[in-house]
Amino acid sequence: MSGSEMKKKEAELCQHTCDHPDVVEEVRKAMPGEQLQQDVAQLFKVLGDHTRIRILNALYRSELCVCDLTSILGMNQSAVSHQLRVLRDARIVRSRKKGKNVLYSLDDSHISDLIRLGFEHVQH
Amino acid sequence: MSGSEMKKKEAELCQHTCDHPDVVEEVRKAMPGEQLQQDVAQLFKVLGDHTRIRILNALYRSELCVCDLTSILGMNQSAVSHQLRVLRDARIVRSRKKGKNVLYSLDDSHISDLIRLGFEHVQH
DNA sequence: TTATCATATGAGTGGCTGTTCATATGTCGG
DNA sequence: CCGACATATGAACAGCCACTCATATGATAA
Repeated sequence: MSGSEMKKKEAELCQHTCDHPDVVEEVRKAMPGEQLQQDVAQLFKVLGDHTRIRILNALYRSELCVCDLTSILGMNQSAVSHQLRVLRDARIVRSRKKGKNVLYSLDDSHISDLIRLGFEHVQH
Repeated sequence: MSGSEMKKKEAELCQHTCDHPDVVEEVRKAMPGEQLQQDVAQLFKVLGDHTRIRILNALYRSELCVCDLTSILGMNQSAVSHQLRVLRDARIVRSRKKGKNVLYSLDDSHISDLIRLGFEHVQH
């Protein structure tokens, strides 16, 4: 309660709180939980990679095996597998075995919506 | 055209293309341009950070100055400024001066939609 | 079984990125 | 002018991450 502990931090509060201290308090209370925000950030982080976006764009059209993706992306099979693991861990794609191959597809339709919205935004 | 240049790469094409070589070709042609995909990945990458998500959640409720954000997030003013720069460069937030302060707000309503969709997805 | 193809994975590495620290710029009040 | 406050920015550093290489697992065919 004493003002001393406030002074430890350099300047966490601006003096006049921009003339609206109540708004700041409102915003603070309305903030989503930390875990939830962390999860959302994690989701966007997984989507925020060139290779993974290309993989998702390919899978958006058709279920594909790893070597198909390797061919379409023109990159290392190992690199593709590593990124597929990231996408699988994030529950963005799912896989099923078919003989020697493993077929990948989008796990959730919500993800397509997210990506589509992302493209719309970038294209103005 | 000669097959020699294909052989340089170890195994870019699986032998049977998973029994659907035509589909692979279709997908390849339907892929969005590289630059576009890079831009989308960049957009998601900017959204894919805990601190930046928290900033956007705060700005979603109200226009705020840097010290307000510093207070709400409970972190270094410098760190907040650095992240605001990232968001500004990505045209996700915009700023305007008011006296000594700089007020930040969301630049585009599409961004709110994207974030909302992200939260919906995470919350099942 | 052995050989080959398809995929997964661990280790190592270079590059990127978020934070801190120090400092610079800019604005207002006195 | 000066001091105090608000914000921006550059440098340095630590942690993370995507790729490569080598190798392991698994499945099919002969």
